[in-house]
Amino acid sequence: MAASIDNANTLYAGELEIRLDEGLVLATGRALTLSVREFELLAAMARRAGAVVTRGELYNTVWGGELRDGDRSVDVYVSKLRGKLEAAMPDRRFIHTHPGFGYRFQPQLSRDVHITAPVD
Amino acid sequence: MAASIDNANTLYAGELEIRLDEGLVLATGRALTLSVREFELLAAMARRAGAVVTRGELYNTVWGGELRDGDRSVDVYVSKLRGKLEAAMPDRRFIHTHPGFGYRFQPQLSRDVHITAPVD
DNA sequence: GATCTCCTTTACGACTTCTTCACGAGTCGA
DNA sequence: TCGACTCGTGAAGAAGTCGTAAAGGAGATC
Repeated sequence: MAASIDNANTLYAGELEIRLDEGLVLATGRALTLSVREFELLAAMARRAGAVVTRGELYNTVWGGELRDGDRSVDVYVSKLRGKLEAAMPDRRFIHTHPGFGYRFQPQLSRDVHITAPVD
Repeated sequence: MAASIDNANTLYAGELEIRLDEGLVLATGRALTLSVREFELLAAMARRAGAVVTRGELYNTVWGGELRDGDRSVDVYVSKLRGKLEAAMPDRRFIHTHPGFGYRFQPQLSRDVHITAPVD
């Protein structure tokens, strides 16, 4: 498990600090501006760091209700999140795609990924 | 945490000095003229520097009671405060908006913001 | 009473976010 | 190679949020 739970209100994942009750994310100490959906998606993934989580589960947690066929909301917001995380921490990757299964959240140096290809 | 508490009566935040028991704010040593509401809102935010604080909490602290739906008082006073702070210290930003969550008080050079756009 | 400051509320434009769609790249098996 | 499928992401329109000027009222001061 990559993220640790310090107290009930803050998640830590690598250089990322997620303050659940404030809607605040710190990347190497600097505040990120995330929208509500972006924040809740990040929180949902970070809570299950290390595990592959399906789109259906993420949709259920963040949006509520069942993911309808063809709904790409989760993908779109994963893309937005990746953009902001990468802007703040260019040499790290957090969200890994598992085609056919879902996404896995795990802090990782980008270069690690290139060295050991099958890990992702 | 960006603001430090020297003693119980004065908050420091960047070049800002907030003397709580005098109702006095010094910006780089020069006194600002703030109204009571403006001062109390600034104090409420500075006490929680670095954290995202909801409008409801700010209203509760400064105005007392619950923030009613559609009440824009907090926004209006944040705007007034920003105006006075920027007039006194044009190259610094203190109050950051987190859409959907609230405001975050943190002294910051404006140019930092421009270098890394999405980070805020 | 006239003037001033402050506070509250309203209004409107600007900006941001959310949702959905569309297109292209990549993957995989036949 | 072809077709089917998955995924990444830019873009557009609708909906929602925010910034701020301004109007009006209450209370203080002269």
